Amino acid sequence: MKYSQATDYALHAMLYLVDEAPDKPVSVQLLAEKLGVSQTYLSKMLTKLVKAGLIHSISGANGGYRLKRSQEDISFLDVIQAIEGTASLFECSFNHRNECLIQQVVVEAELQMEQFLKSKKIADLAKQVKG
Amino acid sequence: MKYSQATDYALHAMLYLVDEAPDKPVSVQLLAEKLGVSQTYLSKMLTKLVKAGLIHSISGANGGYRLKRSQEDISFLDVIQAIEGTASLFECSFNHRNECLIQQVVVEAELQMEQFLKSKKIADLAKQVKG
DNA sequence: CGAATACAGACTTTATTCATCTATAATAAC
DNA sequence: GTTATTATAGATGAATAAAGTCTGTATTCG
Repeated sequence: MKYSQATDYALHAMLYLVDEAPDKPVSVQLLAEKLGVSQTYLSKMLTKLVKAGLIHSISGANGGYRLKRSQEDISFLDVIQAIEGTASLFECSFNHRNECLIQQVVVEAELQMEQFLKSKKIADLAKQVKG
Repeated sequence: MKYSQATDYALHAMLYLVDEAPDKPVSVQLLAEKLGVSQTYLSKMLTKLVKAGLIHSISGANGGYRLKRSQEDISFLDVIQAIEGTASLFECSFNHRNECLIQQVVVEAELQMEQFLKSKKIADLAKQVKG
């Protein structure tokens, strides 16, 4: 089990936006260059981030991607779930009478992780980079 | 990102062993029947559990799988890592100067989950089933 | 208009998961 | 010691998902 590389790209792209370009839009071209990733592939992730409401896109010349106002509140969990989806990482495939006790434990464990990822904001890291 | 079905099978197999047959060995055939899974596939997972030191295997007639002595101490994490491996679920693919701050956060989050899974023992569930 | 940008969908390639089959090794029962 | 019963190992195949490319369309600035 592993997070997809897409999540890795998305997190780094977000950190770049928060860190170096919080106001003016950045094109996929530039972002892809900075990260050393292909434009077309990166754009898929950015589109997901737009749909998740984390960033804003501007079409046309001088367009690109810009953070939403609420930058300070964007958490790791927001970015990860935008890319990976929100489905539980464990799904019991058996037919128990009631709920599966095993699943309950694993899901609760997952919540521990999510709670932590929710408390960590991308902006915190940006500060750390600069400081 | 999802845990493999193999993990699901392994956890249920372990619960069965703890719950209904803590002393005498159970064959793959019976286990597979109980779980409604193919023998050959299930046996791969059981072999992994053996190599991880969680259960004991006995060849030959009337053989099968039996729990190790330390049954009370077998945690969810033990079983999951026996199947999924112990690699981190996030691996930054970029070349930073030092460590990747993003990776540090995600790995720390993962530790939160693992700590929880380590504290939950299979035997606790067995009690819950019976009680 | 024309260039620069994002967006969407089809498509390909590669990797992983899921599963089966076959053969080998170990051991208990007879 | 032979036979039946069990686990183990490895090769193989099918299905699914991840990673990445290509092409075309829509939007907007100059």
